[in-house]
Amino acid sequence: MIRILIADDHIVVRRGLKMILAEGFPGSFVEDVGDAEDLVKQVIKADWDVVISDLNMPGRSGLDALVQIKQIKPSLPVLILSIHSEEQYAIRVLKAGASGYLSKDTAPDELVSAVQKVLLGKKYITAAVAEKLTATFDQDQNKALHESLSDREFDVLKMLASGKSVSEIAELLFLSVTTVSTYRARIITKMNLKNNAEITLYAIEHKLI
Amino acid sequence: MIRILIADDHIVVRRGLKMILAEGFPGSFVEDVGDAEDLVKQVIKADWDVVISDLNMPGRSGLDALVQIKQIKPSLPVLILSIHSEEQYAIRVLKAGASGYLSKDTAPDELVSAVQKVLLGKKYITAAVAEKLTATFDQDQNKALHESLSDREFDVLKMLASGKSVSEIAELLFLSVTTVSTYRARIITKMNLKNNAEITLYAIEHKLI
DNA sequence: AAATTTTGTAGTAGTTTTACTAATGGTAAC
DNA sequence: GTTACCATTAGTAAAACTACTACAAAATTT
Repeated sequence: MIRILIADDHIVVRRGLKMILAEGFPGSFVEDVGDAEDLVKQVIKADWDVVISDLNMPGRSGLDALVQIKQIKPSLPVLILSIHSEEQYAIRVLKAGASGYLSKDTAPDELVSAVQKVLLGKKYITAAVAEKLTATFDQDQNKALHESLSDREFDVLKMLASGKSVSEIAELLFLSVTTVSTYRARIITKMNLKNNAEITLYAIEHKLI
Repeated sequence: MIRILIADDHIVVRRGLKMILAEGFPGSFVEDVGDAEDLVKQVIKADWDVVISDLNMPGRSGLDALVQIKQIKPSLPVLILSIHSEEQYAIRVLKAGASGYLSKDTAPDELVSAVQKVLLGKKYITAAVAEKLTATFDQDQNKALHESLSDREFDVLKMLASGKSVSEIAELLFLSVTTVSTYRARIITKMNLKNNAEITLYAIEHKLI
């Protein structure tokens, strides 16, 4: 019997996923959690065949949880779902150990076959992501400024861009204020920006928020 | 028999909503569409008791579709769902004629009672939105928010929006830093904003910079 | 395998910003 | 002509933030 664990902060999405998976995997056991913390707890507590997780969750981000999960159970396949279409996050996520990256408007059939594939220990990569992958090999030159950011820096970038203050971010990520401030400083250096307003503008322009 | 029309670009979300509504309204007829265009077409073609629509859809935005629907069938109640939590959009959406505004992580029960309420021709408004509403109640509805600012405040608004810091502005205008900070505080109060990022967003949206 | 760079993290001390409060003058109403 | 509001301005003290620095762990390069 296949045991599937779902993580998403929106109930509606959890319901939808449960339904799709129940149809695609009759007799499977599907459980769901609403935040990254519970996700990690659940991974520690019970055995699962596959985890399907959202990327944007309150508190510790999904990326964070992913890294943790991979430390705890390196062989447990994790499929990442996101509202954002492939482009921005896919590579970051795959590097962190995910078995695949899907957008939330993926067709149910595709979701099911993605799960089937990762259950076999393979990676599931869409054509669009594959293209992006080869593209990053080809031209290092042409890559967006924000791709030089580390995961942590990228997290902070998004939060700053959407109006969170340094201390709010520190609280959300359970970090010291100075740490977050350091990330901010690195973001500004790496990306040649000046201040939060420019960060916001950049993020809007590149559809990161 | 209740006829419900759902619009959301994510299949997963459509499934989840369908399930929740099927449970909450046994025997109802629920149909779904994936973009704003189909939504409007469907509204023209058939009769519905209520529309539940996402705000962020590809192509014409949900807000756009909402306005159109209200022109075609002014009495058809429309509930707007959004990933964004109440704050930002609620008022804009209600002004455009929606019967209610819900975040996607709303509990299923709440969604069901919201639908029940709007089916009766009433509006469904959460406490958070209500508060926000009363805050803007006094404000002249037709005037842009920024027109309630004094000249000085408006100057500062533009400068903040384009990324100047409080102290830079103080220097440029030969004012004390605290003075500028006071203007900023008043801008934020008067316009119901939260921080500089929101100021920037507002200014871009209204082409003030 | 060793050397170097990047990443994640944070403390100290100094800088900037804010919240609160309040004076002054202008103008609209009563 | 006094009351009342509001724009403009700022000081004080507290809160938030940043620059600089540091260091271990991980990744990358040589």
